[in-house]
Amino acid sequence: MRADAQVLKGHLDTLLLASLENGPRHGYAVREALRAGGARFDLPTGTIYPALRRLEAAGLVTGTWAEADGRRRRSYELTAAGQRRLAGDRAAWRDFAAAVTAILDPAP
Amino acid sequence: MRADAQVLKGHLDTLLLASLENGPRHGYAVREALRAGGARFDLPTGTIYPALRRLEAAGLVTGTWAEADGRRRRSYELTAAGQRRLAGDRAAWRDFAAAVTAILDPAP
DNA sequence: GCCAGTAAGTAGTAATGCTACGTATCCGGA
DNA sequence: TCCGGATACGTAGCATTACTACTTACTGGC
Repeated sequence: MRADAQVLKGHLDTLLLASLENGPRHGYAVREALRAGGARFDLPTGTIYPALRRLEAAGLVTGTWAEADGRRRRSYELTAAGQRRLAGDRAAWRDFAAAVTAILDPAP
Repeated sequence: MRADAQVLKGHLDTLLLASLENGPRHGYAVREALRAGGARFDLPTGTIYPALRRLEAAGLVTGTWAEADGRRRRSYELTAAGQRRLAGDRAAWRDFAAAVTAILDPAP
């Protein structure tokens, strides 16, 4: 999926939180996870790193520095607030998607 | 649906084009159409009117003034370009929705 | 030595929906 | 008769946020 236009607006945070749901990941790994899988969101690093920092500032994730092969990584983990947010976002997404689909493909 | 945050970003144009698909409508009617129906997008007029003008400037719709009951209305109609755009947006939405859902509700 | 891959970031920009107004007409109720 | 609500259109300014383009740094293969 091309990161075409700003269709992602408001949904990026949800995607990031979801990628952190099954345990901590560092930014690059989150990016790879979104790039692979059925989704194929090819997001530039200039999108993903600031977004993770934003989530951290909002208290939804916590980041910790780690060293591996002389390479520093910042590993992010969901906080309790992040998990609650993700649950809410998930429900909101379902509503939103259903609403848009209702307008785009109206039931006869 | 509350117009909460900017979840709508990048999708508003698509919704507007879709509401104009079954014949011309004026701004207020488009707003009512989105407010009713299964969707319930409650959009402020400060969102809808500028957006319609933007679509007009982009050549996706054409607007014409009309008079009814001493009330002036600007009726918008899809152009050929608008119809093409709507078709593309519709496909893009399906892809996008499927991609987000794949991340949020991963198949086991 | 150089390039690709891994890893993290920043500065600045552009797009765009929202808030808060302002204008005007028509109609029903107090 | 006056007022509020519905109808109808709009603008100015703001805030959010993803993207572009760039920088830094280490490792391994050609």
